[in-house]
Amino acid sequence: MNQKLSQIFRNMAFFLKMEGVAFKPQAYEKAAENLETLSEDVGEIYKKGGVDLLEKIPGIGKSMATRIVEYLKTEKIKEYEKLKKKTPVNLDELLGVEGLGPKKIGILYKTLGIKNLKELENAAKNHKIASLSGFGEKTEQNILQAIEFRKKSKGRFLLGEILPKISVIMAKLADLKEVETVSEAGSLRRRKETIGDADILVISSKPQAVIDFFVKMPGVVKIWGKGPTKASIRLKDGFDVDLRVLAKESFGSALQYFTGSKEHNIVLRKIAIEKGYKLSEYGLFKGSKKIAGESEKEIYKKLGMDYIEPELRENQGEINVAIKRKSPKLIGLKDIKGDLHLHSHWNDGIGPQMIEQYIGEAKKCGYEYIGISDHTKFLAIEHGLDEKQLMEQRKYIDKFNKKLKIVNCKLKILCGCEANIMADGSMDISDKALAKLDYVIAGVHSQLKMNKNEMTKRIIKAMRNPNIDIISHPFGRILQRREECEFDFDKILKVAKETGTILEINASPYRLDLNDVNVRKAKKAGVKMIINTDAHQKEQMNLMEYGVSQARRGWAEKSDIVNCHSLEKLNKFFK
DNA sequence: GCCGTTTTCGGCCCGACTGTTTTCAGTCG
Repeated sequence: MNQKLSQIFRNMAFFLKMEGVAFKPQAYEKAAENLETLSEDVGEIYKKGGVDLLEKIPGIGKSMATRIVEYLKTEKIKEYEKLKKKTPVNLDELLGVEGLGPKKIGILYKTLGIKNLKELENAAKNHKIASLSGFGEKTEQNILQAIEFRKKSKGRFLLGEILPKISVIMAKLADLKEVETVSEAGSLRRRKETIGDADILVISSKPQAVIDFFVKMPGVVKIWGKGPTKASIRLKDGFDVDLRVLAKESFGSALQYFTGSKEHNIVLRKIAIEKGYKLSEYGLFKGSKKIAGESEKEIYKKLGMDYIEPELRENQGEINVAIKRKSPKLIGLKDIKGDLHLHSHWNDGIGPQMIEQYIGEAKKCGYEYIGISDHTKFLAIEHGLDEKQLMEQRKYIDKFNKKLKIVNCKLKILCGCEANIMADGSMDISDKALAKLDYVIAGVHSQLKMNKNEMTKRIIKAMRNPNIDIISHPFGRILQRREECEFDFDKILKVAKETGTILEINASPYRLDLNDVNVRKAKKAGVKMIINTDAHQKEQMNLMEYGVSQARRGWAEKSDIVNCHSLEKLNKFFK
């Protein structure tokens, strides 16, 4: 219900902007935003405390509350229906076209009757747009290009695909003699799981030289814009990169500003105003005097709060917590002491070889332990092991550990597995075999489309198995390809807490499962988590940083993540 | 339309760039 209402309020904001109404649109946007992140359903809130309680929701006043009630009762909002009727355009489609906002969409409808993407494309192709007042030849071409891009891509890219490429560009920029500092910014720096476009920030006293280099880099297929301090390009891989160049004295304020999120910044600027300051990318000002700007830390300090880590800057309560000086002490990559989800392809005969490779990587990472967790027999196609093979592996690992001890290597290898949770919640391998392992991961790998109740029961049954310590990639999603499984997460959390079952944060950039929001829920519920890479080759052990980033976005601290602990302490978390 | 230990009325975050304009509106982040 919250999401539906939020969408309606957002659309109403657009319609009001279209008509040139002042300030109301922001009020609707604010309401939409607050509904979106509200943890309790508005229907429940209304049932509990009526209109009065609805008005307690931030951004919801008398008028909004009345509209919410109207929607709850009739599934319609008259005012919204009226606005839609007046301008019957497909907002979703048209707002997705880069360069079109409410005003232009309004004009296109009023003059040419354009309602959707298809009609827009036809009009642009037939050169009907260039002659409209406020439009021109360039706008028409940009519309066509934007439509083309929309068709080709859904507009967002995986963090795991973008980050390595941006790192290369950043290294190139850092090599320029005109460049003093390079930093990522935007959602990339906040480590969101998907990125719309990448933001790079450069400190230089010769911005033009940097901009010129940037737009001429190999791989640039389109220059969206280019000015003295900023430029925006498209790379041949299909994603956009924005570059901003600023002077050194504004580094902190610029980094803060360009890191966002927009919502976080809006609240921050309001706090600045309350204190009699003005905050912009050029600094924190009192009148015309700059009182902070060189570092982010001093800006947050002057605003009377803790420094806020980039991953937290989503206006999800982090500012209030920072003011109260109670910011979480987020985990970091260096806190990770081991990776317990590694596949060795044991039944191919290459197990020993792979385990040695994992050990090599683990040493580089400074780990204290690793855990081998091959699939079990249901997933024969994915090198699933049966009881006998599992016991062979157990013996091998025991022997290997002794060898490591002799050469005085502190690293310890744990022997586990990733058992398959069958449709009825039972395991695909005997409990007798599982009991002999150091730990057991269990995961759902089949019948992912089960209905909500059954799936909830299925996972709960697995968690109640005294041999199961960890549930791997709980939601089973593959980003941009496979939907999440449906189950009652609150119930799962309750049973996880009760049984001491650990939930995995799968670090693969294609999974990131649990995601940031669910990590935070698990933390709140007091459920322990583990960050694993699910590596199938040694290079993938480096993906740990993606898991850590999502854990940080979920406010996770060392105490929430079991593989931040020494082996001795880790063992206590296993059943 | 919302909000308030400066206010129940009068404010609402801020700036860059583009493309259209002859000084600025619209869009974006």
